[in-house]
Amino acid sequence: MKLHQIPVQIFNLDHTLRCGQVFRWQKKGDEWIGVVKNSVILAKQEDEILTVKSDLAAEEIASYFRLDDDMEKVYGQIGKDKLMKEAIARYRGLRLVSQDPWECLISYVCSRNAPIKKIKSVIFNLSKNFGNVIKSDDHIEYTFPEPDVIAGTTLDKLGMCGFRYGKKQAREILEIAKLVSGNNFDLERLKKHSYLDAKEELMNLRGVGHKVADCVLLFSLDKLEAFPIDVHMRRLMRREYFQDKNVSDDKIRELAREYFGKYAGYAQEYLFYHERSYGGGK
DNA sequence: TCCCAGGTAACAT
DNA sequence: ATGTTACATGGG
Repeated sequence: MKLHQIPVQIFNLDHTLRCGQVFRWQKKGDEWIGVVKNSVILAKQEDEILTVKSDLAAEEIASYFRLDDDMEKVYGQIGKDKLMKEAIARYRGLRLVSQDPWECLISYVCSRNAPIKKIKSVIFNLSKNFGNVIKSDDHIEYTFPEPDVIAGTTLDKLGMCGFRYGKKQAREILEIAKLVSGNNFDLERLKKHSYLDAKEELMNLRGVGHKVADCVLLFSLDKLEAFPIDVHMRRLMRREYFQDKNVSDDKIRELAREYFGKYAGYAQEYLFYHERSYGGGK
């Protein structure tokens, strides 16, 4: 394990890992524990120093936390109104992270219409049942299972992970794993496609609709204009930008694209965290 | 008992 | 093209 001391500005580790974009990081004491690129990573922040213990190279860590994103520029673009300015002030330093596309895709397929607690447990079960054990110091973690491992298992074994929609969802995951492991669906290649083209390809997969596609594009394929709309975002957007009218998701996506532009995904993440923390009467 | 949860696909207008 | 419903389940 190497020790990295990385100077950071406009970066907040807690907001970044708590805002809802990742499911597997955990905070123990003042330290966060996660698994990135199949290795354990320990991270903590003190003011403008991010301390990371990991086998990863410094560039890989910087890339994962998107330290090259120009946050002043992002804030200039999305800080369009009072609500956005408040969210930015409150969560200043929240950054998107660059997740592994395969893990991200399966995680969000599992997420549908389920409470976050449930999603976390499903993903933990997948990792524990089908991933590899990795130890570092006194921590035991699991890698996220590779596509060929999922593709090679059975519906019944998959089903024991506790999916929200039982075997229906297990079938979708098995089908996607077979496509990916057989090189009939290349997730990495989608990074080179335009946002809309990549989204269309993702939505050809059974089990992937607008919301999951946008999450994968935003969280793992560098498409910062993606604006995932779930129940929370729908409620917030209707309330704040459509005078409580029950507008369609298409209308909301249209507004997001025109209003927030190429950093709509950052706007979404700040608003999502805000809504989950303070909105909806909670 | 009813409502809700980081939705999607199939079906009905 | 847009609106509605089954799916499946633990917690408030």
